[in-house]
Amino acid sequence: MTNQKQIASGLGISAATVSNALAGKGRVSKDLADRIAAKATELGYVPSAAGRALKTGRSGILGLVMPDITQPVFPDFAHAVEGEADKCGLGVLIANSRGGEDGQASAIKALIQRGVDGIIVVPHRGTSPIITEVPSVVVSTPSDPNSIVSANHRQGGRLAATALLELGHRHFLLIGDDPLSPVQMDRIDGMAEALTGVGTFEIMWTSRGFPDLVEKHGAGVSAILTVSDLLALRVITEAARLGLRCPDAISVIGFDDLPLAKAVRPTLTSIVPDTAELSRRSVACLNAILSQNGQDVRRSIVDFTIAHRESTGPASPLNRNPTRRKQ
Amino acid sequence: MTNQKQIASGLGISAATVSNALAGKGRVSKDLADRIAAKATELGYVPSAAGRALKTGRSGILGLVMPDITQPVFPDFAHAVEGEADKCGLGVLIANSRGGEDGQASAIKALIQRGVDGIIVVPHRGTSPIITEVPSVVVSTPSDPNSIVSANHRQGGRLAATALLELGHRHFLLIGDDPLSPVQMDRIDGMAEALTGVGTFEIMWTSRGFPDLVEKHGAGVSAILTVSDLLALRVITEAARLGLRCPDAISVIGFDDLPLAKAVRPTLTSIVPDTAELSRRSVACLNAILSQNGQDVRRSIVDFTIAHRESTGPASPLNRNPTRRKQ
DNA sequence: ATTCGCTGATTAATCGTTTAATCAGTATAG
DNA sequence: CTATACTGATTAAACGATTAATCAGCGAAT
Repeated sequence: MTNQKQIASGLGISAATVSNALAGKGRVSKDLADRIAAKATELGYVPSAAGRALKTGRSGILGLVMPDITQPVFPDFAHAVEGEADKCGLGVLIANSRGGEDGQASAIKALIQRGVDGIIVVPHRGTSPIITEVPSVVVSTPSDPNSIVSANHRQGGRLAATALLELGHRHFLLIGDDPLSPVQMDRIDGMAEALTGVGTFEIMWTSRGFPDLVEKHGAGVSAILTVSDLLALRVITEAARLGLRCPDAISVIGFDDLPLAKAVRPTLTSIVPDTAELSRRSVACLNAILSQNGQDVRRSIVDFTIAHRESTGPASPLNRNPTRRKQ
Repeated sequence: MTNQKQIASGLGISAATVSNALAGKGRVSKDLADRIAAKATELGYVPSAAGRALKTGRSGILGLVMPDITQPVFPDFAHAVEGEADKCGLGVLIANSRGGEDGQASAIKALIQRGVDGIIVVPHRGTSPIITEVPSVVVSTPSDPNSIVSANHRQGGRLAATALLELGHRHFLLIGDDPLSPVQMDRIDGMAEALTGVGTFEIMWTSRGFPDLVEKHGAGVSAILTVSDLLALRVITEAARLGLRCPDAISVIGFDDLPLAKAVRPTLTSIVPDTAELSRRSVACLNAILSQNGQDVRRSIVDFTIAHRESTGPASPLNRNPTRRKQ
């Protein structure tokens, strides 16, 4: 590996001048700077990250802690974070907080030991880690007071509900996997909030068994809101099996806009997270803390949008007669 | 940040002894070593990665280059690599080779500039990058001569085909998205290889339009092999729409065993990649090159397995009469 | 009694970069 | 003609850890 000293001796100058020329700092004549640059490329010079980090105290690397990169959405977020970091000249070191809270803590510790300049952490299941060693940005839900950048799950839930209300639906089934998940709970809450007083609804959790779709449909349910695309997929295909046509008999809406939403027939209407924006703000926030005073770290909340597809349609006239009706 | 010198002065000893004690090298009395360890934890000492890297020439970090972490399978691989690397005390720096071959090259360059000790690269679309600056392991298909660790896509294709042959099917439809993808081509080739002489089959690519399932079924096709779970999902749901019951009328098999395979009804039989083994060998191989002589870098090929689920079933007696029959 | 061997510690150099301080010229102004 | 300002470069210290070389002390062997 070639270093600055070798470039310097090759040109009969001092190493400091090489450093200054390459960094564009200090005072170096245009002519010499050009010759240094030429020599550097000639020798295939690659600056030593370690040497620079040691002197400057900055590694140019930020850590990303996530519960499980395997789960949907997380890969997209990781990808987007990497892209944003790259724009800022930063690298991304990934760490999985395998198995709960202590795994999360050790993942954070490992990143700090590796010398990251800051950490972006998507906390595990309702935990809210506080990192003192390096600047950090917590990406969670608005209900977490420590969360700096939040995905507005409640708003996403409201969005799903209002979309179906506008299609004329009045009797709903809300399905989640696990009531212990804060994210799912927020989404369900948002749905319920938008529906209250305008339509009737029931909340069910698959952890206590899968709903009888035929029975629910018979009872007047014309739309099903789920907390995830995977769950929506299950509903759609289960319904098809039972002879309930989607969206004719029932409308179904998912969450997260996974690739499967476009692959399934009917294609799945889904609530889509703005991972690009989430990552942008996370990195920007961390970068602001790192590069300058970094006092203006305001919390921000990112809304979901909706992708209308085939799985949602207008309510049939039969179902339009609600128990209670919005004026 | 506390450093070794501070620990040393706090105990009235030299910094070298602190380094030796903490590393367990050199000669340090048991008693003093304990006191040093105590002082280190007391002061919350975290060794400087930069300082160590500068002296040793090793960062303890390896780079992972992938075409698109958003695509299925890649996140699992990244996750598994991170886990394996962690076991070896290594960190993982991710880099996306956005947009083709030059993006890949610049991603590799960026990793090298960050001082990674080695690189694991999943090459972009049929490319086969050669990295000279640091040790590297290429994870690709067996058909790539540069590939060190390979996923046996042909074998996976054969596995899918034989599974359906064993269920009595003889007339097949093979569906891919894109004939330009080496991975998809390998999978299709494997299927065709296992089917040749034993059953009849037709290969179709959705880039030239989606097949008419009713027509194919009418022509005797009882089983459909796809190159991905997303495609299989499309087939299953399209079939359901057209009144073709799965697996009664047609059996469908997917590839990659995505989460959706368990969510869809009927659940999807899928060819599952052994990402754990792939990552294990990749990291082990790189680690071998790094830690020792590293001469025994043998190429290795990892087989797929199959997850039998509801989307595949025995061929109906009607379809058991083949054009050509084995034996 | 001198040497040898061993233990337990220290000294000092080194890794590659950055940067404040310094310095030799040269041009400009008073 | 000298004080001043500025340019373009050099010197040297520093970052924090590692490690080969060295050294002091002590018990045992020659």
